[in-house]
Amino acid sequence: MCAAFGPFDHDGARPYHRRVVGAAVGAGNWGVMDDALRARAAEVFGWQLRAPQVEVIDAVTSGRDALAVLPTGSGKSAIYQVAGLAIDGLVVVVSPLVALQDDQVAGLRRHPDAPLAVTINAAEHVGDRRAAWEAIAAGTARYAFLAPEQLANDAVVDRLRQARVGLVTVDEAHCVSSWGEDFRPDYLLLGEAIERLGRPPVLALTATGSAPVRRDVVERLRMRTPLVVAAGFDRPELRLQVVRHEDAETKRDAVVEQVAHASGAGIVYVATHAETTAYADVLTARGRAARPYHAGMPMHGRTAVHTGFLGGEVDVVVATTAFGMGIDKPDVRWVVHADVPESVDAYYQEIGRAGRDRSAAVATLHYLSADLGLRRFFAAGSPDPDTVRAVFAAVPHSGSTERSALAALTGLSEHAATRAANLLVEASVLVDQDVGLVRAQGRRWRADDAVRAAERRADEREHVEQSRIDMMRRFAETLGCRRQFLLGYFGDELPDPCGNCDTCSSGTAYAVGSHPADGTHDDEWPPDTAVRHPVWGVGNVMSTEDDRLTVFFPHAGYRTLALADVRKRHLLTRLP
DNA sequence: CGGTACGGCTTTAGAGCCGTACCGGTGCGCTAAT
Repeated sequence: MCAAFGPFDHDGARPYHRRVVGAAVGAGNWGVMDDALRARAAEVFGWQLRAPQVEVIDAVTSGRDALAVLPTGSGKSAIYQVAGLAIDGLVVVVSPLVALQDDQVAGLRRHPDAPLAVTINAAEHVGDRRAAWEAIAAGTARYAFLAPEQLANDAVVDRLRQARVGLVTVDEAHCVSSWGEDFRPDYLLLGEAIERLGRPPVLALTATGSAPVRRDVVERLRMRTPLVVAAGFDRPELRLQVVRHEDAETKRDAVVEQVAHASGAGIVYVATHAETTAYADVLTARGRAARPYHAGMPMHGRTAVHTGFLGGEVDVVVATTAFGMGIDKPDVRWVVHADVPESVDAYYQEIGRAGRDRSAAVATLHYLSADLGLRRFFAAGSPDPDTVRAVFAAVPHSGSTERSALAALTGLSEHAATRAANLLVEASVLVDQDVGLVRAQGRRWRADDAVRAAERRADEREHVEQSRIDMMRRFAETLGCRRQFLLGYFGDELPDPCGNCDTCSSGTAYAVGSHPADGTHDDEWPPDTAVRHPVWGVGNVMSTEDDRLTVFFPHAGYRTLALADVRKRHLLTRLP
């Protein structure tokens, strides 16, 4: 699973763009990892570590925070596992799924000399849980895996703090950004929980991260001048194609035809539960071993599909986004999107499940612009004003209210109460303190104003979400090179059209041109440049395309500006 | 936002059209009933 090899074995054969953002550790510092630790890593795990891993391990073992955006299979797990050999104290690993926690522990236990790893979650038997806590208290356990929800529990935080935490690792850290807002609000409380653990160094790991996602992760985890390493976004072996459709029926037919004839195993991504069964039935009738997969299925059914896919008895999984993390099958030959995903980040993650063995694979998006409607619907949905009002009222003018007491005080569900509280905190109406939630200083909030401020914040967030969906639309509709678009989105530049996508094959990518190759790249505004706009505030340049500049504004989302306008009207001010 | 199911309508008895209501993704932890 967590092999420390992968893409970095092929440095010579494959140019990957390595970028270090923020206060950089220079290339000269690569490989300074303590010889003794290097030897221990080889002895315990049998790994030869690669440059990006070593750089990140160096940072966290010397007490610095780090965010590593590294491709799947590049040994992200090895980073905290090896760091754990050198760190004095417990390594807490926050992981979004219990299944992933179990996988990680099983992986560690395969190395007889590796330190003890335990999990803390509600799925465990009482006896195992007690044993895990005893091992933590006695200092015999080195790695403790848990979900963010566990850290919302004061008792858990206290017991971990008493055991002395030497490193907090947040695995699949993009979840902080994509799930924290409304789906799993406890992700937003991680930053505070880490402080209550005694503020050990923080290591965030993910395989996907556009600049806005990275910034979000750093901010929400309250990381301090972290080392940010982002490497290897390009997947040249993956052919990218988009097929546009005018109506749902022809789209469905095209998906079925393609999958019926596709060679090798693959994944069809759809938007709803109903579609998973509908496509799986048709594809089964067409002779494929196809199975549906979604979160509404009983767990044993999900497990059967997953293991059948890994084992080869199932060669097509028709799934919602539930089928994703933890799917470690090297020879997935194709990923077909029957519905457009919610963001380019999600899309890139999903197609990244194809071709992990580095052999040729195909990613096809069947695009119907009407499908964006469902994504817009999911992106909407501010909390009900009465809910926000109730939570606001539960926090007195002077004094404080524990978050854990909110649900009981308001009669709301834990989930709804936490969500509303998070929104009020983001709107600077409430503040998290050690004693609990308090009202922000410097202003006497009236309930109406508080609700309105929360609504404004929710609207802002919705705009950002809508603009991310719009970026997905632009990817689907571009005539330019798909790969240049994708890499540009992640802040990487590909100088020439890739030659391995539909627009390159049809020639439009060369006709349209983009990026530096045709001289339209504006050296004045390279990617990542921090800027200020009079209306949209502070942002970062994402990419330049033809005569337009795309900038991400945390409060307004992705915006496209005409370069001529920017020059003539001095629309953007460069920030240091 | 847009697709689908369904009830009601009719140049009236079988089928097709229209408008309206409803629904849609991701997982943790906990509790109650079996």
